[in-house]
Amino acid sequence: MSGLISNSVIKRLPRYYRFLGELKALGMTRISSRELSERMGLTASQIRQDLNCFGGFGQQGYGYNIDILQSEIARILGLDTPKSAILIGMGNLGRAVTMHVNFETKGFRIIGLFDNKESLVGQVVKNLPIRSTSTLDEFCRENRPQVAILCIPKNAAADIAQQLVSLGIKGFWNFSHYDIALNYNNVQVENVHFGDSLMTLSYRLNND
Amino acid sequence: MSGLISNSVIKRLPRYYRFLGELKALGMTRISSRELSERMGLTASQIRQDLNCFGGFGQQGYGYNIDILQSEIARILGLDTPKSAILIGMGNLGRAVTMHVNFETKGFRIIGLFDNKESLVGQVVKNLPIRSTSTLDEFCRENRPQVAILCIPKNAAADIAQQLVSLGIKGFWNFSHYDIALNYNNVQVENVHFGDSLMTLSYRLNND
DNA sequence: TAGATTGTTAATCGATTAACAATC
DNA sequence: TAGATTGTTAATCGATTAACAATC
Repeated sequence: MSGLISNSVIKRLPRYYRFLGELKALGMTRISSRELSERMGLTASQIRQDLNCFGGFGQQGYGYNIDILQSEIARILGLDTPKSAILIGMGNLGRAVTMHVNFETKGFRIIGLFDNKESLVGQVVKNLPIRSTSTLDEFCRENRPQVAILCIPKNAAADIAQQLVSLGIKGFWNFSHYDIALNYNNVQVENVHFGDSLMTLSYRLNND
Repeated sequence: MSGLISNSVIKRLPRYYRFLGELKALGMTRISSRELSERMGLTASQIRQDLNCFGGFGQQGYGYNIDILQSEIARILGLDTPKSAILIGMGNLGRAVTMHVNFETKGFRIIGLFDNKESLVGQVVKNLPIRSTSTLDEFCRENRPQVAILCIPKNAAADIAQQLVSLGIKGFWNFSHYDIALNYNNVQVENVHFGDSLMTLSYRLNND
């Protein structure tokens, strides 16, 4: 187990985690790979293969204990070891992300908000003051954030990414169209591209 | 060409479209699959295979005309045939999506905003009044929107999705955790799950 | 024409599914 | 013990990469 896990498997883990949470909320305590597969629209084989990348969490003749399996997946995902994050760009998008996303339950803790627009500096969002981007160096050297969330336009992203990488940032949650992964190795990047998602939907509406 | 296109190919199309736009902005007029592959971090083979799902857009010995290729991809994605959309749920997220996402350039046109919170009804966002969810039936029968954008909590999503499908909605841009695709066939669903994306990043930070 | 690069077929690689022995 | 269901190996399927003849 736990050699090199494929991307396909990794991307299914959060969904397993969510579904197990729902089953728990329903008061269920155990489930077989077959029943879980029917509820999630997968094959039982795939579920067993996926889970066995990380260990044998089930029991023959019984299935899986929902509570245990969910917390194992939480541990695998690292939800129990919070990573500190800063968010750059407090426009509509950055604001919505800050207020709407439940970081704590997903393994993150926001410790700083930044914007280069002086009129926003000092405003408080989710109990954190918006800081000037000019104080980014100082803040990072003092607080050592591990992750940066980029809610800035593409043209600003290249410079900021460069600066952040040199300040020790290890991962990006990237809402900009700047392709960080193409320009830096050794950092983890997770892109959220609204436009790509919409265009995909457009294609399917036209064709399926 | 154009038999059944795999999901992997479809999901790469928006990225091709974006990169070609950038090359155009750089003043370039032609590009080979090899050079494009280097810029995008793909193989030249894959690019040629992908494009040939839809037709022969290149020319031997020359490569691809950037302008023509981009507009072909735009046509394939359906960006030139705008689909009408309504957005349900004008909290932080719905507001940010409405204001931040450039729907027009992605093949969509927002024609209605809805929320069930009476205090929001009547407010104007992006030149559209927020309407009461109680007027959804009437609005849909009169305006026949094709797509719904769900920015509502999971517990509200099941009922609204049911209502919208029966009102003729053909596609969902789904920000909720309700699994529409699992419950309805014949509708297209594109999910945006912030939480899943964050957890994936958490995993990679812990392991890579 | 010679050089370049596509379109397309064949080979490889990886992911999913099926099957079944192990075992609770 | 008998029945159920896992963990795991083998078979299949699909996607990516390599190769090359066609052709601009």
